[in-house]
Amino acid sequence: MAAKSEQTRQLVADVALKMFREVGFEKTTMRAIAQEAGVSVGNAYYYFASKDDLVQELYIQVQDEHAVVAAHALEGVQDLVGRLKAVLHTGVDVMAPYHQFGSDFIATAIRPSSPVNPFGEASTAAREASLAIFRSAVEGASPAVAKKLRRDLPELLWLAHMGVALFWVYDRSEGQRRTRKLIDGAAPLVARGLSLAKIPGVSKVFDDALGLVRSVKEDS
Amino acid sequence: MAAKSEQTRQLVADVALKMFREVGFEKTTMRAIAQEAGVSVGNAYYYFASKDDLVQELYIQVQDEHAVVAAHALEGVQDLVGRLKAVLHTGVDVMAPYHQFGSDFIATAIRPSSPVNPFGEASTAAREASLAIFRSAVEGASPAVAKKLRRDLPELLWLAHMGVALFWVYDRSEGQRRTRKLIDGAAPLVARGLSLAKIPGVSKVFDDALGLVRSVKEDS
DNA sequence: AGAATGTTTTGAACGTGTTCAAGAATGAGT
DNA sequence: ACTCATTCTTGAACACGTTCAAAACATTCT
Repeated sequence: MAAKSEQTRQLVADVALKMFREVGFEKTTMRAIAQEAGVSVGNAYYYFASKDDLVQELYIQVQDEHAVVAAHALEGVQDLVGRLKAVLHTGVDVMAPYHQFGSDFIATAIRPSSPVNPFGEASTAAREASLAIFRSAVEGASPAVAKKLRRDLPELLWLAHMGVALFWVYDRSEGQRRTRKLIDGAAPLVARGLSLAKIPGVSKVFDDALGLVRSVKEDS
Repeated sequence: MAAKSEQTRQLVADVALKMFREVGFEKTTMRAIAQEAGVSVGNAYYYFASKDDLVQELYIQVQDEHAVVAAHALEGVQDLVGRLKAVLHTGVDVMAPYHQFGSDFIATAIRPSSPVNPFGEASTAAREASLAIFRSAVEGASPAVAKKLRRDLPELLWLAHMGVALFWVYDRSEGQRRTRKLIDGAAPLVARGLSLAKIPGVSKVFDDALGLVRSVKEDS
């Protein structure tokens, strides 16, 4: 039975995440985690190849929670602005308990070799889940988003979401008020910006921008 | 005479930067730097409070070089597109020797507590120098950039430059071909996008976007 | 010159993430 | 019940960034 093994793994992960939240990233040493969990250091490493792997565990959990909370917040909201706000605000909500830890997380995540890197292979599942949220936000909107934008928009919004997360990390205002303000201000702007795509002169610029994004992305 | 002291400092810095370039960030240990420079570990720490401080040294040096090279590349180039390309391409040029080291640099720089953080206090001088390049690129352009954009544009372009740097770090194509492609594609798009500000419907969106940027920035 | 003060240099020591050989515990097959 | 292979678990050991008391050196003052 794999239950015992899984139990130890869970225990280590739970203790680690709890300590990340409560005492921060640096003070949460592998030795402290092991001691608190009542296992040896080596045992923790048997389940998690590195401290970064424990951060990855956190990332997945936060992402999962975001998917659930965002889906709920999207219910009954029709307009793109509202839907965008819902997704971004819930994103900040689920990250909130880890704010003090945010910069360490980003520093870990940004390294291409890290398992937590959102563009990396190890995060494929989490990234897809996150992308799905934005896809749902875009596709469920009425009035509908212009067809030609519908394909790339979710990915671009996801990227913007990364930007918001980055802003949030640096946001030292209480309760991250400024991040909320940014979201509330930017969401309607994005929607209005998109609606400009109907203007002939603007349309071409949009097309070229999308073309550039695609060509840069595809070029291995 | 402070010359002897300054000499040791320079020696340590030179050895460190050389090793960063040649063997990478992680393999360049403080012990290795000290040994290669023929000083003790503690002595290196007498001049640089941390390994990050040595990265800061590198950052400043790269920034300075960028200022020089960019100024040269801007000579005789009138149009905004050309000027933008010049600044961004030279930026990539000066970073090139450190590409393999780039992700570690960014991981260090992104941490708010790091001296290298481009938004931080310790980097004020380097940031101002970098901003000045973009200001010069914008102000020297003819046809001139719309007045209302002129104030915030340099800072926004500087931010875009950070984005390009981030892209560059992840760019694994040979010679960072994709980053070059991105610059060549994005520069004209930015210029065309800016020219859209004359269209009445678009103008309002621009105004609101600038207003948002300002309000979020000022709200301490 | 000698004392006092300030600057520079040293290397051992600390706590960290991580590794690994060795040992326990478990389970399957006979 | 007794192997034997697999899965878990342990804790000492390693290299790293960093600290610090002490020593060496330099400079200034009397």
